[in-house]
Amino acid sequence: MTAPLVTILDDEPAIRAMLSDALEEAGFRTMAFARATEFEAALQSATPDVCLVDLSLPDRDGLTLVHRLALEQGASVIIISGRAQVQDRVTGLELGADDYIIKPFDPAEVVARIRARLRRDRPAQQTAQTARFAGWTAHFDSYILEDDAGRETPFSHAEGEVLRLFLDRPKRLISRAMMQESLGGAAGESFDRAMDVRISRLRTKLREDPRNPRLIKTIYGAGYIFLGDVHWG
Amino acid sequence: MTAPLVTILDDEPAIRAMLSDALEEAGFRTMAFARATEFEAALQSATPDVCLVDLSLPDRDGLTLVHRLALEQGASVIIISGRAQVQDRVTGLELGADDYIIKPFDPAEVVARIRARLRRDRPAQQTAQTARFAGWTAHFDSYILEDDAGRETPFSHAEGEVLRLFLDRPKRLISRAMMQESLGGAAGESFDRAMDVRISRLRTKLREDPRNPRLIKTIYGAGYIFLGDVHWG
DNA sequence: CGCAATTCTTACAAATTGTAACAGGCGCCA
DNA sequence: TGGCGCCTGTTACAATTTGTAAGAATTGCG
Repeated sequence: MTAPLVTILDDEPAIRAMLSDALEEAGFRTMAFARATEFEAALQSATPDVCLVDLSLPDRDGLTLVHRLALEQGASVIIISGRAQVQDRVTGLELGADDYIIKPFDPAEVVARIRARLRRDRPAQQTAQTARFAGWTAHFDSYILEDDAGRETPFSHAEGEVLRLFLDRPKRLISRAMMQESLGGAAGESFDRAMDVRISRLRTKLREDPRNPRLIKTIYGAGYIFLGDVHWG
Repeated sequence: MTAPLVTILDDEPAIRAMLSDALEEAGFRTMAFARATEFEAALQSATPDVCLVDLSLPDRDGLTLVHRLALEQGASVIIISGRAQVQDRVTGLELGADDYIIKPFDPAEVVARIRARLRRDRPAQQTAQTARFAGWTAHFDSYILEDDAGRETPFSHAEGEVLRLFLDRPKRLISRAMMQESLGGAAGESFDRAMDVRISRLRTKLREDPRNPRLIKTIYGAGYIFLGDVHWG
């Protein structure tokens, strides 16, 4: 599966450069244009997944372009504009834009908003569903735990919830209270006992030595801590 | 087609009132809640098209709720928050939100952004009648499933409904509630048993190994997930 | 070492899901 | 009209997952 293609249409070279860098850093393919005519010519041969469009273009009315893009191409359109009035945003969105970002902006937010768009269009590109750690690879979409030798062990939904919690916060203390909060158990119940069992079962699948757990360590009276370097992706 | 349902989750009565008014003015059906628990209870019987969620809730961590919503319900999630930092916005979007609006906001913009979401969701893939996935080709116009060798298996209307639902949302958890909503069965009936049977029959036609299904996986207590890359057209 | 609090594990019960078998309904055709 | 075949939902029972309870093991502290 090739990386999603994001086009950038902005007349300021500095903005184009900043966006290109940030987006390629984030793993997207990019094409940048300064003028609407160039951009439209490129559309003949390439099909972008997301189009970033600055409204203040020298050679064409940006809103019309957005309207055509949204209608004819199936791509998501994100407007980037210096015009901050609510009315500008509303008309931009009504004309078919999927999002509207105001200058000045932070590239990280642009990346996050692009990902949010893609998640809908292209679910395969979803937020990381695979994590590697300590000789294991966890596949959260297929609920499978794979060891270095390629041997697979399925894990259940409940076990996955716990595992994901740990993998999201490696090397940090996770209190029982936070776990209950995160895993949906209403506080005060006897749900905390169930939590123990979940962790016990997860430890078994990770082939932890009960006497000397290396990955999921118990902090008596406080909670748990997950040791091990986690690489998402 | 009934008006889209928008839920509002915010602990400030003034905000709830303002949003309800604006949204109903715009032609949406609305349901407003002050607490996450009430909201979650309502989800049992209704399936919103768009969920507006304030992050600063009294009784639950808003981000966790957003994550669960985006994952389990298919609804679009729009965060409304007083926290204006870029980092807040990025994590909110990464956790599955489709948009992030900062307080104070203009109701007109909220309406425009909701419309932008719905525009994408509704006419998803009306035109495409053929999908390829995992060595199969599904022809929805002729109700035929074709394998790589060209061998054909007919499938029924009911089976096609389920298959299309999966093919429209590959690699994402599909809750039983959403299925019932999509497939027209009113909630609470014994229809949920029928859905199991539909899926069972579909699995048989896809020649799934009952012990180890590779395409349609069951998530105990949560729903189903369809693995496999889908190409429409 | 003794004791209490906390956590782990095992066994069991409850809830959820899979699937085979059965029955009603509908269309088709002689 | 009656019979046949196909589709679909219902029921019943098996298999799986998950929570609960209870006793065993561990930890902290004097």
